Amino acid sequence: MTNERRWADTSGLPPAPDATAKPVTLAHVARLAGVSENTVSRVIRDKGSIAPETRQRVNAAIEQLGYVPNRAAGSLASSSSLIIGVILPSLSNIVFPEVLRGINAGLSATPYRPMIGVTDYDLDIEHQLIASLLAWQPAAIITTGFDHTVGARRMLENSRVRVAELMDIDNAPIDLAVGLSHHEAGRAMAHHLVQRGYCNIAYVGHDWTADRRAHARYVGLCEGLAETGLSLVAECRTDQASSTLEGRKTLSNLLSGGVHIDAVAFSNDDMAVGGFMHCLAVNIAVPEELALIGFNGLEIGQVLPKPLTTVLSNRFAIGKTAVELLLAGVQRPDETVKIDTGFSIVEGATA
Amino acid sequence: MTNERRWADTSGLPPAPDATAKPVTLAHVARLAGVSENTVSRVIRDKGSIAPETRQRVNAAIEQLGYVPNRAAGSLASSSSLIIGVILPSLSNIVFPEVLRGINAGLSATPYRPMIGVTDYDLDIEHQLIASLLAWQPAAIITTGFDHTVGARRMLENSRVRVAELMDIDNAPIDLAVGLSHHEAGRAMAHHLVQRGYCNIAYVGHDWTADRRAHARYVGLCEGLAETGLSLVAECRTDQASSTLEGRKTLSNLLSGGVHIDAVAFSNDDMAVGGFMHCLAVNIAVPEELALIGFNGLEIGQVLPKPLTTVLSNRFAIGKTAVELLLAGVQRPDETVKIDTGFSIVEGATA
DNA sequence: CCGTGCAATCTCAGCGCTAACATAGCTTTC
DNA sequence: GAAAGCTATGTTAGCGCTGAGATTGCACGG
Repeated sequence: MTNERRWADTSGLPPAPDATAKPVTLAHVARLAGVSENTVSRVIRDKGSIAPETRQRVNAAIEQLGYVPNRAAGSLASSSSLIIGVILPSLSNIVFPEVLRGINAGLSATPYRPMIGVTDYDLDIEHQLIASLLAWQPAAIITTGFDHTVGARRMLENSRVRVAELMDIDNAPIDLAVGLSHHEAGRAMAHHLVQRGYCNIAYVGHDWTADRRAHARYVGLCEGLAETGLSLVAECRTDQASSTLEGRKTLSNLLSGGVHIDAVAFSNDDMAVGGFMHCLAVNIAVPEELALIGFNGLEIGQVLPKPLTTVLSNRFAIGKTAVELLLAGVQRPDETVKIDTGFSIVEGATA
Repeated sequence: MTNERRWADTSGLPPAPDATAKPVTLAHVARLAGVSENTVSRVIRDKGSIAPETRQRVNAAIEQLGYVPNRAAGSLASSSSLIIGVILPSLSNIVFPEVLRGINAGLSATPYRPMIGVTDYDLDIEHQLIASLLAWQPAAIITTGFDHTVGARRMLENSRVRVAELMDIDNAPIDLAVGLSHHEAGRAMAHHLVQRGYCNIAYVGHDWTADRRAHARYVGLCEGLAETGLSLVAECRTDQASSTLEGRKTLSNLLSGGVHIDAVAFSNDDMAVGGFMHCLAVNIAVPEELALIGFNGLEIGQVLPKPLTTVLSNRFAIGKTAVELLLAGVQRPDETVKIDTGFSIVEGATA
């Protein structure tokens, strides 16, 4: 059963002859094909058994009339829609457009469409968005992380739509989680630095209240260091969201502390790139005087005069995998599933 | 009439007590409030006149039951939905997520939700997406540019949904265009370079067949130079999509031509950043030996050791403005409208 | 004191589709 | 060869909401 067959594209190129006049409905197609509406519906949805000859006649009629099914009617009748609700924390950070790109890629050969909402990292907004998306009776809701308001969690649990929680797999999902262990990623950063011979390691971070995953990496980092008998020699955290500017300022802050530091682990690449710029500005040799490691594997880090050493998170794969698994089963399975899309150290030139 | 009132949020925080049992419908609310369904509907949509006392009673019932309207039913009955179809050429290029961010910002206080599709710069895919989005009877369709297949254009014209064509205003829109004159932007680049004293100006570009706006800027650039009695001394264009890598390669190509060049105008910032990297690699002093100018004003350009001189396109504003204008009038106005969101030269350190 | 106009509400017929069941004509099975 | 089990189709009753057109009651002018 190929995608081509499953999602037979009924809205093909021959366009509706005149959409103003009277929208073409199933009834028109049925009349022209000489069958009942229901049969047309079954042909379109590829459901039940249909005589090849009938199918062909119906498809011809669809084509001839340029019929485009009314999704609202379909949704109402079946109390479920071909909508995938997608809730993202932000669109400013390139990470989430990439997840969205993955989601879109997974959806593009299907009749499902993503309907999106952006929370700005606010759980109350997420709650409202969930309510508002649920009003469309979507096939699935995709959101990020495991933090939700009590009400939001209940709405998701009670509704029988499928739910994917992306980015993270360090907790118990409602239905499906796709992402990576940020705790493990943090540990890996520690081990990478230690292996490279750095032992005066510091941390530069951004606001954790919104970004729980950054915190998980921090914890993993500390744990990884502890495993080799080390611990952070210094750390500095801004209470702002991450950005190159904050990274630059926060590193500057950290270094003014006077502690001897030979490597800095950043909460993410934006911060690390900012840190790199600070080094450039005050003439600190990277990595000879100070090594830097980021997290995410953004393009921007790889475009620096020295490519940033970082940890690649597979954002595109997270989105795509989530969609594929969600569409594989319409029913929510009995047990929750976690999918690890992994991460990998990008050996740049800064650590 | 504030937004608060207009889009009275009926899906507030008190969540549906138990979404599994039996979804709460208008009828339930109506019974509890002791009015007809239609009155509840009118309260929710703030339509027609309602006695203050009734309104209050209905709102209380809505709250008590945690009623969330079924959008599919509403769409079917009114043959129009609270969906805004958004068609973007790409999500890889940060430019379009920023437009989407603007769209989302304009929509966030309304009950409208964006439903998205990505064309990968393919007009046939755009055509299919338009058909597929039109199946939802959206309130509006937002797409980019003026290039559409004949069929797509007809579908948009015939449907009475509002249509916004973003990014460009150099052509006649179907309904509404929001963007900037890429032709003028190209001219401005020329004048900027000339004013700075450069007179051996070359062009480095990417594929025009998908990106018509890059071509418009090129034409404007040439025209701008002509106005000062100059013309391009060299040019080099890749047949690939724009990227830092292509920018780097193409500049290298250009310079191997042997022509004396003192400034290069790039088709966009991605290409320009790549060019900058080439200069760094082969030790060309920027801007002393070679000046560089890009287009878009991306963050990445501003993070370079020397901030890139470029032309800022107001992507966020384009998206936000488009949505605001679309929602201002549900009916398509008699005459088409073009909104110029303008551009501005970012005086970096590279030209 | 009756007609007129308006505010506030109700009634009712769908919107276009799908689920569930019914049916008709076959082919098996024993 | 009758019961049972297909396959291919038709019939019917909504899904939950909104639009259009009643209908009611009340304030007001003449």
